[in-house]
Amino acid sequence: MPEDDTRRPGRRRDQQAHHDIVEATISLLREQGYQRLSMDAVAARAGVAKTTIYRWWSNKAELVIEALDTGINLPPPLSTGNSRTDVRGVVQRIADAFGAPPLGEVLPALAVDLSQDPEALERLRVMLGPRRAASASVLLSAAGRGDLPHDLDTTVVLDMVAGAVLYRRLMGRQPTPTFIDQLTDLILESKLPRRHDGES
Amino acid sequence: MPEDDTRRPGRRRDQQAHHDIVEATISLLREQGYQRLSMDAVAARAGVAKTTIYRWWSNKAELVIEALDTGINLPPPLSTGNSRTDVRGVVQRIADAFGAPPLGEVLPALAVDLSQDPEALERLRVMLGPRRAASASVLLSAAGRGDLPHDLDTTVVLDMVAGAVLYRRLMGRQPTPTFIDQLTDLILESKLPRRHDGES
Amino acid sequence: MPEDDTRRPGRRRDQQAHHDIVEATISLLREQGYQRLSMDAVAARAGVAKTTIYRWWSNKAELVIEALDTGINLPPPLSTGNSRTDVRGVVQRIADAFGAPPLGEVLPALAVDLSQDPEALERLRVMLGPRRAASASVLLSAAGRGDLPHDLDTTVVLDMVAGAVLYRRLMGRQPTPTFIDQLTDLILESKLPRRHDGES
Amino acid sequence: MPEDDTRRPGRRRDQQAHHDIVEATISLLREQGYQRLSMDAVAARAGVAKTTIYRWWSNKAELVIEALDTGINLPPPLSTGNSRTDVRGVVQRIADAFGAPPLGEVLPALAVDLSQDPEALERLRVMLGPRRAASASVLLSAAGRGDLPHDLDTTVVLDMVAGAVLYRRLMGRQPTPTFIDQLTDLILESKLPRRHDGES
DNA sequence: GGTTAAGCGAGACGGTACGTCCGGTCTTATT
DNA sequence: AATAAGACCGGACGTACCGTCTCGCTTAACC
Repeated sequence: MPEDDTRRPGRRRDQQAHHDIVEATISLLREQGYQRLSMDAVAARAGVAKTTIYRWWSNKAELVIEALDTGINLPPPLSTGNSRTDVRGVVQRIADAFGAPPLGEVLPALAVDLSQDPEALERLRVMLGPRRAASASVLLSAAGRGDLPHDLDTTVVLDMVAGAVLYRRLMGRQPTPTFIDQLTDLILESKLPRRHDGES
Repeated sequence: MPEDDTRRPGRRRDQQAHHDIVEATISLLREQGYQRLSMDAVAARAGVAKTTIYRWWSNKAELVIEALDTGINLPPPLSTGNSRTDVRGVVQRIADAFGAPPLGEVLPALAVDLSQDPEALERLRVMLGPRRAASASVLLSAAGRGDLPHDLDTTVVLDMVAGAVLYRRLMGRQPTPTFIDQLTDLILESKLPRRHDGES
Repeated sequence: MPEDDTRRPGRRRDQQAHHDIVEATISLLREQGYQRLSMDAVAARAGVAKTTIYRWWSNKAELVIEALDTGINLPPPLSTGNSRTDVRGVVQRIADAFGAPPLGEVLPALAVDLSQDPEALERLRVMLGPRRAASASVLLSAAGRGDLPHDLDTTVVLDMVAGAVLYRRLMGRQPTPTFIDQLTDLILESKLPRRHDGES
Repeated sequence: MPEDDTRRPGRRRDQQAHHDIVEATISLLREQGYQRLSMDAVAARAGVAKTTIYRWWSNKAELVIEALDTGINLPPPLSTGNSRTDVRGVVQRIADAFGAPPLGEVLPALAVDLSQDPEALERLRVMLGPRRAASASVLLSAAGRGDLPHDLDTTVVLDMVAGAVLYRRLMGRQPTPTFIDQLTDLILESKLPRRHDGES
């Protein structure tokens, strides 16, 4: 059900240019992060005029949201039936996403840039939605098996995991395997984290 | 014990100017947030030359770190002996700090700005240290009473709480009382969060 | 013969802005001289962004060279056929140019600013060229009538007159009518200057 | 006769520091010219506090005037009795002074800097006075021998020579031997300059 | 021999201008 | 109508110098 098939005169949107812009944005985000990404650089790398970018995206943040949507290639979380494996997979997946260069650096910068723009923030949430839903469904499967509360509030759990990982990252620390284990234990067995020797 | 009583020749640092700069920074942070804060505006409000600011702080981020250190006036967390009250107080205190205008907006923006500068990030962590230590000690008191594991890893718990609150804030949502309850329950009774009607 | 009719895409240079910038520069030069002229003031008066100025002129000196070129409105020297009248006119014209506020103050300051930049100095000389040529041709006409040597080196004569006027001006003295007479006599009748009572 | 021998208590002026400041100024003027000369650099090279400089000289220009006074080591013009030799010597001396790095660059820049300060300009003229007087006396000797007008206005002649040399220098051209000959001929034999092949 | 006043080194400070960077808008010719 | 090219506005950045100021120390005349 195409949302608009009224054919108007004029040149159609250049799909190649659109694709090149997004790809240029993704690669520049990886290389330089959000803040150092300049619209001129995107245009130059994409071989496109800046006007073209602003015709389709209202500003840098909107462009980056779409670039992230395209560029995040998280493998879907597995639901093997083994709750421990599955939950740990979910936590690991979040840590991978928020702990590594593309998202881990870009998402906070982007959110900060958007802090005065509720509508754009909403679009960002919508963009992230499906990935969260995939994680949530794995948790709910484990709940269905009785390994987690049947009415688990997945929103809070996911916020907690994502927040913890992101906070460490913001503060310049990487999420360690131990950290991932601790969060997994907390969710799965309600075991609060204990001190580990040799942890910084 | 004065840290430095070697009197060097030369005019002393103007304490009034120093104080005015920090105060101007604090008030402008409250009014406009980190990103819109300009060094020119700080200089103008403090009645000080811009060069004076740059003599003591190498850039905006360094200035803001000190301003936050001065401007954060969190009441110390109470240790009443009632573990539930105390833990909830700690969570509430973190939520207040990271959920309200000064810190909640400034800290992420600041951390983002500093993401390429490990030394400055370290200074930021050092600045936050004492406040974290106060919260940690309340948790350890509860542990001493047997209400929490005796070898609790407070670092992870605090990162988790701070991260969860901050993540919600970054995504444009305020930490609700329910959310605070959920985190408290998780810490104190290892009760994973359940769904609540009417929550978004 | 249009110098460039290769029509390239892109917005054309804003002639109005260009004109306004030069006019603002001229008026500010008259009011405040070269040294006190600030690029911010030019931008403000022209109603233009500072970046627009720097896009077309690499620095203050380049802008001023063009402003002078536009702003110097010397009447062309007359060639009446009376050599005395004509030569005196040339000397007077040089004295007017270098003795009065716009050029007299700006040219030395400009040249001083450019002393390390041979290319810019060359542009300055090129800019002044046509006016010198007009003066030279009057001298050559007088030479054609036999009132000056047929192979007169006008370059040296003009440098001498301009230099003498400018030097007095630099040292804070105005070129007097007597001074102009003396230079005229020197050129025309090879009469070296004699002392005049009442001269300072 | 000392102008003030009322001995008051207090430390006397440090002659060593005074000397070092002037020497530092001279050497920095040679290396970098007037405009790039910074008071901080003078203080650093002289091993002196900036305060000390400003105690004795009210600003950069005043300091430079004194430095020039000390640093200009023109050999006095010779009066051999041969008028041609003597006059050419005077012209050459002026060309040497105003054509070479120290004065040639500094004097115009200094004069430009002082253009709004008649009193300082007067001090500059006074400083230059003795050197001009020496040149004038050579010219007057030639006049005494009947080789120049007996009531020659040396002021105008010297202004003319100095101006011509300085103007060329300002415009980026060096005074050539030919140029010096031409000026000498003009003064001595009232021969206006002729064109020379190969001159630019 | 202590008092007093000036010189001095060190360096912080106010102020002005500089030239640059980048986000986002606007204009023009081309496709 | 969409695009390439690129000029434009506006705001902030961090730097460089000038000349002033404030300290504490040093020096030397004076009582």
